[in-house]
Amino acid sequence: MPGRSEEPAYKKIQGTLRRRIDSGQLRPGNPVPSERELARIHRVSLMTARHALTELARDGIVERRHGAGTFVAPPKVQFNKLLGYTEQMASLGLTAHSRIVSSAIVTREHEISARLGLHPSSRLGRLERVRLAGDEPVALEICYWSADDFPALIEAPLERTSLFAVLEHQCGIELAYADEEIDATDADQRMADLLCIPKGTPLLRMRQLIFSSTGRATVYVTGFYRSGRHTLRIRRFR
Amino acid sequence: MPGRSEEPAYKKIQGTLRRRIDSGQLRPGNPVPSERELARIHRVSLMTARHALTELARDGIVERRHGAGTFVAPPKVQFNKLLGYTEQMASLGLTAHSRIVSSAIVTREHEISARLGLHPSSRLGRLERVRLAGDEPVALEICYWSADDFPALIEAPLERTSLFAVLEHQCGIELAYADEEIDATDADQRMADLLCIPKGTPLLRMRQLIFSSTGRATVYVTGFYRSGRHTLRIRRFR
DNA sequence: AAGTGGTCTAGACCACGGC
DNA sequence: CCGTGGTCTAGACCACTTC
Repeated sequence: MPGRSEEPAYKKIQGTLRRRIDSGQLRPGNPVPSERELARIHRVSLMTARHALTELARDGIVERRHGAGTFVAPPKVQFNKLLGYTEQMASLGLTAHSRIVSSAIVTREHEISARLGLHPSSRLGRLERVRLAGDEPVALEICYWSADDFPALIEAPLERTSLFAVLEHQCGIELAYADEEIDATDADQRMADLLCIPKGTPLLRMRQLIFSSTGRATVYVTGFYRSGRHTLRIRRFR
Repeated sequence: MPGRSEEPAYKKIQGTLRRRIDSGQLRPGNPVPSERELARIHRVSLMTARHALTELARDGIVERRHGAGTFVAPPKVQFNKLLGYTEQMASLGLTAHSRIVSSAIVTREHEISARLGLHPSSRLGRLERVRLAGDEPVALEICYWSADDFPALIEAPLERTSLFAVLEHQCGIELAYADEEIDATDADQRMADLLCIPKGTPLLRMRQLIFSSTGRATVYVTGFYRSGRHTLRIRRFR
């Protein structure tokens, strides 16, 4: 009796549990209903209830203990999650502002076109922004995208809205992951001027190629982050 | 008819498929047998064959395409894997050498003791090594560990063997993951001398707290990596 | 002993992809 | 169209934890 062409039953069960966890009604360490209880409550078979819990466990929402039960997992440190700068600031309780340094269509960035899977001389949108913490400039970010595929992006009010938000809500793109190259460099004269720091100051450089859920390279971002102001936190597994 | 107290049927199925993939008999892009075929061949129910494939897909071994079939996934770039320096070099076909700068037991590194979950004034092993590529120094790494729990480590021939290898094979520790903080800094006079670079050269700094599979913080490593010689590659998901 | 998650059966219908 | 994976049923026994 699967509710055909609706949301699958196991996802509905996950939804009810996620809501109870998000609302604080179920707190970390609390037991969630057992497979058998969920099956009874939602009038599904044991395998379906089980599927719901197994997936939640895989996503780290709950923890399963053989013989004991299923419990709300401790609050997750958001390691390794792909976030836009605006989102990262928001997660720290801060508001991100930007100053747009330049905004243009370029056609001669052959290497970046190649990384985005486009013809070498494609038309690319290029946006250069200084990121501010309060009044102080702390980072320089340069984004590239296909100007033909996302013509609206160059018009967007990116001083205060997130590039990620525009892509996901205006352009209907679902961002999925990024391949990143991280190294250290130092400020040249232009960066030094833009960031109001001495030339030669060390910077964390992060180059991201951001992919949509369809596996398409969508945006290329190069960021320069002032040392002392930025630490990248990740968790790596063996 | 589950073969009781043996290996679960779905794991046996995974094993046969993994072996065929590892041996090259099944190559990336090749279809693997469908759920129904596997169920028939291994004389299990559809759900069990399905479980085997679903888990392999979750681990990135195969890719499932709705309506089309299940296929061997392309060879994985080892993004984001926790590797020791020696192992990283080996994966690039190079041999890592080290020069031990200092090696001692220290008792006053309170903050590092705390990070390792030890008493503030615990006895810590401290090893400082310059990493070499050919004859050229390219990185400085300082490791800390509990001298009481791993007394053998300070005696190990760490000029040419990997710290990871000693921990895993000599000490019986299974390393599982690391929480890392990455930022940019510049070389002070001492680092400049050790790495044979000008003072002030930008360096990629990586601080790792490495955990065992039991969740215990085992080693703390601070590394300084010459820019231009090192890029950290990671993949982050949304 | 009672309750939990882990594995498994033998079927079913649906949605999707390629021919 | 047929074969694929995606979802689902209504049970079963086992292994484990808690009491």
